[in-house]
Amino acid sequence: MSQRREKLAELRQQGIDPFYNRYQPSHTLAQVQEQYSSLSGPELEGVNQELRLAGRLMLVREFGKASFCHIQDGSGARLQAYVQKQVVGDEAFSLFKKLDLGDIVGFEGKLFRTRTQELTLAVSRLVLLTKSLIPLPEKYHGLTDVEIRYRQRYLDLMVNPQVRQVFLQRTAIIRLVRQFLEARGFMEVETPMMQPLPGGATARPFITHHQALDMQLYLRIAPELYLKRLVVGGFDRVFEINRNFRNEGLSIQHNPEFTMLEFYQAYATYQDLMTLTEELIAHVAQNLLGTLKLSYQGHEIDLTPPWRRLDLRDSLTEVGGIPREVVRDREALVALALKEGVALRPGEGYGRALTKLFDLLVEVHLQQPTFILGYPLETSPLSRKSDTDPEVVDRFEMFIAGREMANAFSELNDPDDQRQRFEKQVEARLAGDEEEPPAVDEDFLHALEHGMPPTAGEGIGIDRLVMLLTDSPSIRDVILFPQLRPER
RNA sequence: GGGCCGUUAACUCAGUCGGUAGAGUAUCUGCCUUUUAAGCAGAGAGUCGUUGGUUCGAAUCCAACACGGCCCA
Repeated sequence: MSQRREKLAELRQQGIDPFYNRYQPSHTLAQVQEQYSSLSGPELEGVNQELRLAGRLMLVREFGKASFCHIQDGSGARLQAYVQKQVVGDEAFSLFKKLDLGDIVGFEGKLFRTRTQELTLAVSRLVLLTKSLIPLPEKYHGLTDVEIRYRQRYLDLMVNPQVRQVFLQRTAIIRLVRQFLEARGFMEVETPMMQPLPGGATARPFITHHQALDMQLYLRIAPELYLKRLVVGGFDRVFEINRNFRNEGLSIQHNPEFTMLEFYQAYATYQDLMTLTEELIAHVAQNLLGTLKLSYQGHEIDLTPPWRRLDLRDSLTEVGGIPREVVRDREALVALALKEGVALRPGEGYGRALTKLFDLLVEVHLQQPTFILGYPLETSPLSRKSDTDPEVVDRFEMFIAGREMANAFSELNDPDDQRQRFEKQVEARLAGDEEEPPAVDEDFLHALEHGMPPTAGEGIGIDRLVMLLTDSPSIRDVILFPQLRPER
């Protein structure tokens, strides 16, 4: 490294600017590959076009008076270049010999094909654009240390093309989601990330403080209550793709900040959203991968609609293997939950036992896309009660590859019912449950009192969707800068 | 929070039974004008994660801690 510093000083002494200012390439390397890869050597000679290219020096094979090297640019493509002393001159050639892997260079020249038919730029002029002071990871094995990959993602992106591919796909997925929703009349909005009361989910929030207002603010755990205010205001179809923050542990599936899609559609029910979800995911997969059949960590998954719909209690029997009579017997089921190690908090009972046993015994087995229906009222404080069964709500969760991918319901729009449920949450909070909101959201209730049309809403975890569609085992593989402890 | 695994040169990794540190890549020097991880010859490069302990002697054994990974709660 000190050697590179010395080179830097040497270059400056020779009047060469190691951080060159303006250099405009005529083509990206991807464009070069695309336009010329089908042309033969003689055809390239016929074209005889002078190109001006730039990229990072990734590989050099030196001979006495000539050199082959590979450059790579932001388009992700590489191109071989051939630098001959006889062509570029003594001065430029000795500069070239002093370059290090990782330096960013500008090359001018014409394309030809080598003896082995590789498309190659015959360099006639070269310029050092940016000196790199730190050596690149190894050219063959690349960078595999996951800690360095996450902490110095730029290195990971430079040398691991498949990583670059995942993040290109992530962006494509979000674009396809937008495209799908916009085509159906949804409007994208942005709602507060800093909220005076954390709501819309059950989770421990991050707390911050606003100096000028001298007030406590929470980083949002969900945008839900603000998006519903917008539905009250007459935006009948809204969506937001943005970050949520939850003050919880990290795992292969959890990062403290993660990206969520939430959307709300007035005059729709959760039933409508099942169809919409199938269409949305199919649209994204089809356009991204060209197929609805994919492999996730060795499991074959078929996204072709319609997907299985299964009642929560039936799933405990059919997938979880709990006898039907136990599932229907409130006391027996709570006893079973306790036996399985479920911690039931005060006020929690049958409903909590159902969902916890589901998490334990059913969830991981739902490899193929599955809608689970019939969620208990007890664990669904924002959902509309079923018209036929007051103990369950009009809600579904959707699972693929053993993971929750979506949560949706017909929204509770009765302000008095909502108030009672908020009050119950606050009670639980006072009893010590820090995942519940500290106060009733009066402002939201006031909005509901103005009247929210019958509406259905849904949240889809974007990171998990990206994991599924890119066959990534960890959420850290789909977040550019995942949260890590600071290095010491 | 608990358990298991990992941490050695810039990168990828060896390191036997405890005996003063090794390879490849990268870098530097020399040779080489169509290579494909080019090749050949040579050189420099290390707080063996940190701190203690055991020992005549520790990368190696023990403990604590740090960071990371996986599993569990």
